[in-house]
Amino acid sequence: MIDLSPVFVPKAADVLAETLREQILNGRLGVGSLLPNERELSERAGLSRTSVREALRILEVEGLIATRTGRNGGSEVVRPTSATLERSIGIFIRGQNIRNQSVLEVREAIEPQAARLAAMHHQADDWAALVQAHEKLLSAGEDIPVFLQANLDWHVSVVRASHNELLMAFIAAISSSVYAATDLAGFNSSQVRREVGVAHQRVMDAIEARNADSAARRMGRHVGAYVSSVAKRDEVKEAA
Amino acid sequence: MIDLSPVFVPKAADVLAETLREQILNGRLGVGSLLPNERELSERAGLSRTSVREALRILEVEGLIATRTGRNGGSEVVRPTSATLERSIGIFIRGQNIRNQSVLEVREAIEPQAARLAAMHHQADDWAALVQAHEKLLSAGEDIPVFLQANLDWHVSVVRASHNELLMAFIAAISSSVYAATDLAGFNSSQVRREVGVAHQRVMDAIEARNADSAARRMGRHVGAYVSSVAKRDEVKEAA
DNA sequence: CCCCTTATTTGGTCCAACCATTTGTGTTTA
DNA sequence: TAAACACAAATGGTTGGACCAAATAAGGGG
Repeated sequence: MIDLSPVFVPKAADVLAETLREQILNGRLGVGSLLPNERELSERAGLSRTSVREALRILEVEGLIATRTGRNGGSEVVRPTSATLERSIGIFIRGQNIRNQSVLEVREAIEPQAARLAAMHHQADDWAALVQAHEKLLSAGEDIPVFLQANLDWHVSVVRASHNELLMAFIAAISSSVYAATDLAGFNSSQVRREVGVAHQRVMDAIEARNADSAARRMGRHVGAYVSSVAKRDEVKEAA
Repeated sequence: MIDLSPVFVPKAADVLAETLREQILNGRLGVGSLLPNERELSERAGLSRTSVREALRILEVEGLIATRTGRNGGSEVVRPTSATLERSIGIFIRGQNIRNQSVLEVREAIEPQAARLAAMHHQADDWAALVQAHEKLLSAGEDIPVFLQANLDWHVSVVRASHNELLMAFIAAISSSVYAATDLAGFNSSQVRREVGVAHQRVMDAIEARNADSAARRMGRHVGAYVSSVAKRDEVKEAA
């Protein structure tokens, strides 16, 4: 008996999608270019319009094309955005029932590195965004939602200042999951909120001084403190 | 004039896909359950079979269902795997022309955290896998491909030992990109290969001793050394 | 010149038929 | 009786053609 693992039988749409995908990722079909309309694609590929449409739908889900109806409509090649990635990661997290603790551990890995890179690479406008988010957070007072939004903005600003698109996408993707699971009660104490402000200030000092190691260390402590406080609360909750 | 941003008009297939997706992620449709066949779905949803099929194709791309033909075939609910995520991340990296440096920076963020968690959570079988990969690497001799494979296995084993599924998926996703860009020439020197072995040993000692901080620090130095050596080589290459 | 109507182009949807694959089932045969 | 075979049934895969809906260009009237 010959060794033969179960063959994958690609469907017509899969093959066409693969062809188009490769040309898009190769740059043969640049961002902004219009694919031929469905009827022409159908003719050129020797497939029914139905199959062509399935292929286009695949590429659309993958974030490689965007389709508009109407005259001058059609399928335009677009750059996959972090929103697409966010979707996939969200589905993965929900589908695999990833524990919130695991998501926080990833955050604990990413944010210090982001702070390090921000210290190394931040530009004037990055710094301005950071300062703005910081001031909003400080002036939030008792308004918890505003505080939380400013907090999120600040963290995102740090990652953005790192100028690392992949880190940015990862944080964007998991921050919605993190936000969905954020226990607002944890920030009810003004003492806690003040501590957050102080920690942010320390991180910003290091970033401004372009001290990469210090920025990473301080951010690590800040995020770590949050994660362990969440872990502690969860333990209490489980015990109850 | 009222303020009205361009409305998103969902297509029939989008709506159906959304409905099914939500039921799958909610757990109403558990992993392993079979969806009704296409003709029945078509009837129940009041849509044509074409639209139903588009919806199913969307879910398939998202990794939520798997479809088989033939009698007793149909669409089965499956758990989204890291392979699906790997696909998305790969498309994102290629589509956005993410620099290799950025990918390495993400690795630099993730692996120390993985080592930390591995020190905290590793089990007997995790340790065995680590030891096996390590021994394979040490005995690779002059066989560079074997060395590289063992190296990759070792790093994956560390992440696996962290028992963090999201970290695992991220590493799996970016390691194929990293591997595709690995400059094999960098490992031609037996000196370099010996150093890698020593670094791995040091990380493993920390993991075995369940010293989380030390494991993270040592892994950080190991990955950091690699990243900066790559950066240096790229500089040279650019200057040339 | 501006606005309204109309025609055209393009994707969206539907239907009905048929093909391909897999598997259950019954029949034949060694 | 048991294995091999042939056929039937169920299910997704594919096709062609028709028509609907939306966007926009083109033309015509004020």
